[in-house]
Amino acid sequence: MATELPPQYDPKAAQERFLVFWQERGYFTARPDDRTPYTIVIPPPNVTGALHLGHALNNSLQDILVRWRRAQGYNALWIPGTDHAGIATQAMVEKRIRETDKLTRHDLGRDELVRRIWAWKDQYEARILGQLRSLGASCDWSRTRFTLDSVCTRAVRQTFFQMFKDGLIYRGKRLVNWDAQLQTSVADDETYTENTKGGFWTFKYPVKELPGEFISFSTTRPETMLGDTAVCVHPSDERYKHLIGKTVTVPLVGRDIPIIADGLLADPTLGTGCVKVTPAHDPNDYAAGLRNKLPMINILTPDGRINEIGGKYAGLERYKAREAVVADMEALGLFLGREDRDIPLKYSDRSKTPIEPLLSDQWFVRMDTLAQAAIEAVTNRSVKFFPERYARTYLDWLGEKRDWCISRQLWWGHRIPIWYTNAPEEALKAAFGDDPNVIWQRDNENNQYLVCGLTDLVPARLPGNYRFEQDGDVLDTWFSSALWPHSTMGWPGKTSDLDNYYPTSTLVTSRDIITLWVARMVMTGLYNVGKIPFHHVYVHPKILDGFGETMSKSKGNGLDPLDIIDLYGTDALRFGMAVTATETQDSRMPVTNICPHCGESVPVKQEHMYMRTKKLACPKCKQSFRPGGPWPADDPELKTAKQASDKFDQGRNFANKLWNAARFLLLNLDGYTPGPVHLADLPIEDRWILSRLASATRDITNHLEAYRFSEAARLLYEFTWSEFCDWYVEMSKGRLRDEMARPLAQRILAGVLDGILRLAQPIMPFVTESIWQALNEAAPSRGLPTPTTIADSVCIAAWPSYPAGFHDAAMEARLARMQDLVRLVREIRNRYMVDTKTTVDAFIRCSSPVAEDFRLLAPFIQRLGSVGAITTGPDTTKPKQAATQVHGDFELYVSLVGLIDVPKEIARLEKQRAEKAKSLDAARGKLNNAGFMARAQPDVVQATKDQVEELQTQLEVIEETLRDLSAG
RNA sequence: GGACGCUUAACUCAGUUGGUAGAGUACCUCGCUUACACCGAGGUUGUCACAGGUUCGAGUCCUGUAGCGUCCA
Repeated sequence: MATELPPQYDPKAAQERFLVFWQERGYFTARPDDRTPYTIVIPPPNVTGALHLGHALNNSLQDILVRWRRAQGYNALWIPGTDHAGIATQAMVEKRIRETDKLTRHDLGRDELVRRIWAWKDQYEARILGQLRSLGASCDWSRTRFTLDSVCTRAVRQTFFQMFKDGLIYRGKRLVNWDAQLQTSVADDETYTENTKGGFWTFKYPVKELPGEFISFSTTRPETMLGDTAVCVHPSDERYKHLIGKTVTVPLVGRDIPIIADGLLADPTLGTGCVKVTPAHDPNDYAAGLRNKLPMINILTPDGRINEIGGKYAGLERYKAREAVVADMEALGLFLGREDRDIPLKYSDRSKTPIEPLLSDQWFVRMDTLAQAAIEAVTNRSVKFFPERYARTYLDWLGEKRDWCISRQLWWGHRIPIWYTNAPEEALKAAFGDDPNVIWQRDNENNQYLVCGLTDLVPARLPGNYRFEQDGDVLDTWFSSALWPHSTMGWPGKTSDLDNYYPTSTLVTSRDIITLWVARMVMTGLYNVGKIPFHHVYVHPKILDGFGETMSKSKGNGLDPLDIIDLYGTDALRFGMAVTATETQDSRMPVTNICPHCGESVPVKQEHMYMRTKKLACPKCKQSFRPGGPWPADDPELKTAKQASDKFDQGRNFANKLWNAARFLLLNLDGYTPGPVHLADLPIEDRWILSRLASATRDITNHLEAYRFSEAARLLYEFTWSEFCDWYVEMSKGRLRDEMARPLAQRILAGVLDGILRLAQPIMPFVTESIWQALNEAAPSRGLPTPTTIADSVCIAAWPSYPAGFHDAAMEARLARMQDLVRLVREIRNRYMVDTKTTVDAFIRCSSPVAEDFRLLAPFIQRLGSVGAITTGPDTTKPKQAATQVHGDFELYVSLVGLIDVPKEIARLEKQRAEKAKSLDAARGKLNNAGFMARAQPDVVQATKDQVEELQTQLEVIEETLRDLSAG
C-alpha cells in the first residue's frame, strides 16, 4: 500500500528532511574517477553581508547546471567558498566600530582591527554558507574555500613571487584615487562621479621676467596651487606666445615655475586659455607632467591635510586650506573672481567622500603579455561567452592593457610579500643567497632593496643592524579571486583535483564583473597553470528592486532569499529564478512586506528601502513592525516583516501541482506491476503523451545546453501542467477504473511521472525528491519503454532520454484536434451556463477519417466535455436550436434545445463573421499580390491558399447558421 | 563621450531563422466533479516607445529620435 501524501506540499518538511539526507549520503562529494568531469567554481560571495536574491539567482543557475550534468553521468563538482572583499569588508567593520565604539582603526591598531574583521567574517561566512545550503546548492562542502585561507594564500604568494621574478610586478609612482577618509587608494570602479556645487576661481601669477605682466588662469581647487609646477598655454595661442619659456612665481610658496606650451592640456577656447599644472593632484596634469618632464609635488597628507610643502598652510585640512589660499591671494591682489559652478566630482563609493587624486607608491602588474594571452583565449574560441555579445566587453577592456594597480592601503587582505631593506647586497646574499624562495631587486630611487619572499621573512634572518620591514599594504582582493579556479584546487600543488577538474566547465556570473574578475581569471589561469580556467562563461541578467535599481549588499535594497524560502518554499524560489534567467532583460522584483502580526501584504514604497524606515504600521491590524531588509540583527522590540513577491506564486503553485499529480497516481497505484510497453499496442492517448514527453525531454535538454534556463523551466511547466495533468491524467481516470486497461495506464502514468521528476530535479530538487521517495515505495521498478530498478534518490537518477520512435507527429495532431473539439464544447457550455452535470449532445460535420477518429476518442470527448451522444460524419447536419463552432477540420453543433439565447448567439456569430472576413480579405490580398506570389516561399503560399479555403468554408457555415437562427 | 541592453496586456516578463501577438500574476463568470481552491472550465485586456526605411509581408532587419538601465572613459 502506497504512502498517502497530504493534499498540500509542505516545502519546509521536505527541505529539513532532504538536506540532511543528501548530506549523509554524500551525493555531492566528488572524487576523481573515469567519468568525464563537469566542474563549476562558485563566484565567491563576499563576506560583507548576507546573500540577496541576486546571489540566489546566480547560485540557483549553477546548481541547475551541476545537478543536470550529474544526472547526465558526469563527475560533477561544484566548489563553494567566500571572498574576503578587502575594502568592502574593512569599510563595513570600520563603520560599525565608529558607530558603536566611536573608535577609528588607528585607535584599535592593525592586529585588533584584523581580529575584529575575522570575527565578522566568521559570522557572515556561516550565514552565507547556510543560505547556500538552504537553497539546496549541491556543492561539495568538504572543499569550501575562503580567499584568505591558507590554501588560497599559498597560491597568492606563489603568483606574486613568480610574477615579481618574471618582472611582471613592479613598483611605481602613480596618481591614484585617494580616499582621505579611509586613507586608502581606491580603484576607478570603486568611485562614482556626481555633479556637485563648487566654485570656479580665477587668479593671476606675476611673470618674473616681465615686471607688471601677469598670466591668469582658473581652477576649481585653489589649494592645489601649492603644488603647481608649471603654467601651460596652447602653443598656437597668439596671446601667450611671447610668454612661453618665461617663468612665474607661485605667490604663496615662492616657487619659480615655467610657462610651458602643451596642446593637449591647454584649450585656447576655454576660459583664459591658460591653465595651472599640478601633476601630483590631477590626472590630466599628471599626463602633461610626464610629457613635459615636470616635477611632481605632493602637497597632501594621507588624511587630506596640507603637508610640509605647503609652508604656512601645513596641517590645514584641504578645504580650510582652500579658503585660506583664496583669502591670501585676494590680499595680494591676485584674485580676479569666482563663480558658482556644478562640478563633476569623483567620490569614493566606500566612504562617500570626495576623491583626491594623489601621487603615491603603488604596486602594479604589467598587463601587456598577460592581457594578450587572455584576449587570444577568447578570440580563438577556447573560452566562449553566453550570450556571445559579452565577449566584446571583455575584449575591449583587455585591449587597453592598462597596468593593474594591485596595492591597497588596507589592513584586511593578503599583505604584500615585499620587505624593504637598506642592507647591502652582500648581506642579502649571505642571508638569503641559498634560498630559492627569496629574491630581491634594487630600488635606486629610494636607495634600498626590495626583497620578495615566497613565505614570510623575519628580520632575524638578516644579520646586522639593517632596516628590514614589510610593505604595509595589502593586495587588491581581485588578485586572490583571480586565482580562484586553480587556487581552490590546491595549486601550486600538483593535485589530482587539478588534473581532473581543471579547466572548469562553466563560469556563471553577472555582467558587471566581466572585466574585474573574469578577465583576470583567464590571465592568471594561463600564466600559472598554462590552461584557461573555464570553457564557458554564462552571463545571467540582474535582479533589480521594484524601482529599477540593482540589488546590492552595500545599498541595502536586497531581498533575503530566506524570506522567499520561508513564504513560498525553496523549489518556488528556484523555479522563479530559472524563469527569470532570460537572455536579455534585467528583471524587476517589486516586493511587499508581510505584516508579522496579521499576515497582511503591505506594498514596499521607495522610502522603506535602504533601511531608511525603521517602523511601519500595518494598515489592517494597526500594529507596528520593522520593514524587511538586510538588518544586521533582530530588533528585540519590534518584529521584522518578511518580504514577499508574487513572482514566486507560479513556482509555489507548480510544486504543489506536481505534488498532487503524484498524489493522484499514488492513490491509484494499487496492484501496480512493472512491464515493458510496446508502442504498437498503445492507444492514441498513450502514444500522444509519450511523444510529448520525448519532445519535452529533447527540448529541455537543448535549452539547458544553450543556457536557456527560462525556456527550460517554462517548457517543463507547460508539459507537466497543461499536457500531463490537464489532459493525460484526466483521460486516464476512466481507464484506471477499468480492470483491463488499468495495468497499462498505471505503467504509463508512473513512467511519465518518473520522467517529469528527473527533468524537474535540477530546478526543483526538494519536491521531486519527496515524490521520488514515495513513488519508490509504490513503484520501485518503472520506466519507459522498459522498467528498471530505480535510484535511491532523484539526485542520482539518470537524465531521461527516449527512443526516437516515441516521436509521433500524427498522434499529436489527432489529439490536438480532439482537444480543440473539447475546448469548443466547453466554451459553449460556459457561454450558456450549462453545468457539467448536464450532458449535451454534439453534432460534428467532418470528413470520414476525422469522424472515425472522434468515434475512437468518444469516451474522452464525452468525459472531458460532458457530452452525451455524438453524431459525426460528412453528412451530419445542424440541429435546431444549436450553438455553432467552426474549426479547420470540422464544424461543431451543440444542441441546446431550450437553452439557446438566439439574439446573443447571433451577435456572437456576427462578430466572428467579421473577424473571419477580415482574415480572409488579408489572405486573399496576399494571393492577389503579384509580389507575394512571385517571391514568398512556396510553402507559405500554399499555407495561405489552404487558409483561404478554410476561411471560406468557415464563413459559409457561420452564414448558414445565422440564416438558420434568424429564421427561428 | 564610447559600448551594450531595454521600452510588448493593469503589473512582471517571453517572443528562437521576418509569415494572423503569448505566459505568470491580477481581473470577470461559472464550478467544493472521489490529485490539487497553491484547484478546474471559460472569458476580458495590446497603435508591440516614436518617426522613417528595406520587404510581397516587420514586434522581429536598417537608420534616426525620446526615455530608462548598466559598463567603460
